[in-house]
Amino acid sequence: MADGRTGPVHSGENLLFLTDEQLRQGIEAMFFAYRGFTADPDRILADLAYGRAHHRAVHFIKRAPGTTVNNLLSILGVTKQSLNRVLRTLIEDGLVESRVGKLDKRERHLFLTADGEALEQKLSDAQRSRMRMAFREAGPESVAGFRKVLEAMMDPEMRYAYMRLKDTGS
Amino acid sequence: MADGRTGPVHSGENLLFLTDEQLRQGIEAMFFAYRGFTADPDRILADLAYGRAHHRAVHFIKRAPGTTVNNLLSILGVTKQSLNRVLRTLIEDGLVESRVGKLDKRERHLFLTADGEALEQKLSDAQRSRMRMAFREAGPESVAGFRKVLEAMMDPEMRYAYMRLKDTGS
DNA sequence: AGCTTATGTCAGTGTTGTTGACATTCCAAG
DNA sequence: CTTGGAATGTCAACAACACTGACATAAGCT
Repeated sequence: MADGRTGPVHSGENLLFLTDEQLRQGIEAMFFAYRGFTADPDRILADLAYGRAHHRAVHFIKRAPGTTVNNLLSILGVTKQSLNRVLRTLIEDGLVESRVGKLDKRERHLFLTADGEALEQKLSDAQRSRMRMAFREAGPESVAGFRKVLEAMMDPEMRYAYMRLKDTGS
Repeated sequence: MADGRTGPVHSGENLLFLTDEQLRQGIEAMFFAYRGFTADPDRILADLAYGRAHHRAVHFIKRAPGTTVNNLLSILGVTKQSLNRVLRTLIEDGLVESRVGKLDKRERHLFLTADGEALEQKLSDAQRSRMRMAFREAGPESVAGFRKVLEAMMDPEMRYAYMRLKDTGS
């Protein structure tokens, strides 16, 4: 490690892609790419006095309509106080509807209103558009690799949540 | 677009990887993976009363010792006032040294002290370790694709900054 | 009846972004 | 040489959004 390398020591395999230098480039790629990833929605949100937190909430309510607060909490990985602040404004502004559960009346099920759907559409159009360009430029094999690395990078619980959503959608 | 698809319309090419569903999965993969990406450094920083911004500053000072505040600013994409707060605490705590420029005395050149190097090492070890596992699990072809997609996702300016750093390192 | 779960709220704090104002330094035009 | 503008960096105040801790309410469970 003193030489700043982690590379090919124990086998004939080509492990050059695991040098510290390659890893550092991966880290910086993540940093810069994430900025691009959030840039377009951020611009839209700025005009509406909303932030990234609102986007995330709206996105996952769209994905899993009727989800409970607790469920959303575990997906977003924030505290209920933090989520509540966001949900409250979204409900007040008529973008999200909160219905008392039928079976368990303690639960609140969350849905997007027509306005909420409209905002979600606007935001995800912007984000998908960038993702589409990146995917197209990189090609299908690269996209598969992209997904594979990202999935391996997730915490196990997040990976589980991601997989569950993935199955729901397709 | 009404049917929620973007897919194969205009050619014999297989463009299934560009469906809205695939794009959505890519978006969610970015979201969940970025959380894992920052989780390990965040845990270390929490004990030290530092945050992600400190990590970023230390990382890029390590990468380009002697960089000016302005230079760092353009890489990090925040206001100088925001960066300054972070730099001030790092300098007060003896992790970063700020030297007045020789040619241009308006400039400040930034360097890590021994303590600063130690923290950077600790943080980047943690982050590299996760990246290494993800890379190893995914394999070299996937890593290449991962990088290709991320690079295509960056804003042009960020992509330029990233490329410049990339060339510096290798 | 008593314990737990799900949700919401209030208060306080910390990090990190923002804008506005200002000091210092450099450089170039008059 | 002086003066005015541009570049660089610093200080102060404010907003967004995360956190913790404490508490309230309602509902389900044993």
